[in-house]
Amino acid sequence: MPTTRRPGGRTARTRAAVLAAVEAELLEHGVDRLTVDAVAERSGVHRATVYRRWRDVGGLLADALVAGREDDWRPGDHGSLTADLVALNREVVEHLAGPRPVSRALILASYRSSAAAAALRDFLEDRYRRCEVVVERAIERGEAPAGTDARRLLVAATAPIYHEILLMGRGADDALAVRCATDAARAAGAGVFVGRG
Amino acid sequence: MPTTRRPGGRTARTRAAVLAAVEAELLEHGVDRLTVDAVAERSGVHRATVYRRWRDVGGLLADALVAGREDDWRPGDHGSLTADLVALNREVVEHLAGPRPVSRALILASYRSSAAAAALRDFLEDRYRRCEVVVERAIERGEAPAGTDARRLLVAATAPIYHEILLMGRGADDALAVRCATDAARAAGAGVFVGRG
DNA sequence: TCCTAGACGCGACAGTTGTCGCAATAGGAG
DNA sequence: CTCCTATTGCGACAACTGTCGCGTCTAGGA
Repeated sequence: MPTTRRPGGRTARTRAAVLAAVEAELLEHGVDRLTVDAVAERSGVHRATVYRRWRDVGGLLADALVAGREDDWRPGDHGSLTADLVALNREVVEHLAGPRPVSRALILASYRSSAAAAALRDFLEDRYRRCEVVVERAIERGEAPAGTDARRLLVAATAPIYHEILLMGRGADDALAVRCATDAARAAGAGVFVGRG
Repeated sequence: MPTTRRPGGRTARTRAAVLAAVEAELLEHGVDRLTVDAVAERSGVHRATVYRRWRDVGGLLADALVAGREDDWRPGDHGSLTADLVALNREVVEHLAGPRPVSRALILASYRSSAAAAALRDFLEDRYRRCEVVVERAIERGEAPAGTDARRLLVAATAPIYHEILLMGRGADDALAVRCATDAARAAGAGVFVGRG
């Protein structure tokens, strides 16, 4: 993450140029072939400068993804807990195995880059926090008992998706998203995620 | 995976030397610093040969782990579904965040090496198949209804562990293992994993 | 307007990854 | 034992990753 001790004209210009180059490289060569050298050359910024400010590819990726993320995202209301979780799981599947697997790239980078790891953590934490409203609505509807731990329920719904796609090498699978969502919703209805944090 | 078109003396010798070197490097420098060059130099086999036969570090890792895996592993019987799942989750935690995170290394390598990805898939598939007996015992004890999908239950129990440790960067956490196991066991008891494969 | 510290350009350096062509060698079939 | 060829050794090559020192520029405050 670049420091902001001197946010002035040139510094801002180089940052914009580099991030634009990252974007272009991602579009052109895909996320797996993103390289510091290519970004430096395309942006016209010197290699050493990129290394100094972003440290590695993970830093570039993290900065680009954080800069480009939509801050107004909210989970939709689809009328039932199951439907809400299905919608969330479909988003996860798309982020992991869709045509532009940004989450997959960030996860990959997180193994070698502390900046990417931190960005990934922040992103997921933020998402789970925003999704708490889904659980609140479910409790209001009577689909889950009061005291249901939102975070635990949400992880139970999404974690198997990560497991199957990242670890077991399964491709985009809509049935998987539906099944994991319904299982988690049923477990929540049975009061599995109440108490004992 | 090396071909066996010529399993004769020299080929077998180089393979043994390389795998021994992998073992030694793993013990000496840990799994994160395993490098093709070091393995080649230690084994006395030329770099190019190692690259030709194993393709990359992931290939080495996969071959070494497949060669060295214990074929007699079985899940223990701890008297209850919850206890059985807790024991399994503790093993997962150790493999991921323990002093010798072999699973973590294999997962890391699987992102860049098809051989490692295949080995990881095989390993997990094999593990889940062996663990089906845990679910069978639970059904016999009346802890879960007949028709409970073993694979789904097992993934529900372990996937959150992978999620928290690999993605959220959490360290070895015994409470996490216990919580995920009890949640999954309670869900199974409520009949969540029955039917609709 | 001037001064300074932070940011950048430049080139060199060392290390790792992975590939290639060619020559030498050693299994295994006959 | 002889021949054929799969396998290996060898060295060169290209690309990427990070780092370093040094000189230059420029933004932002006095």
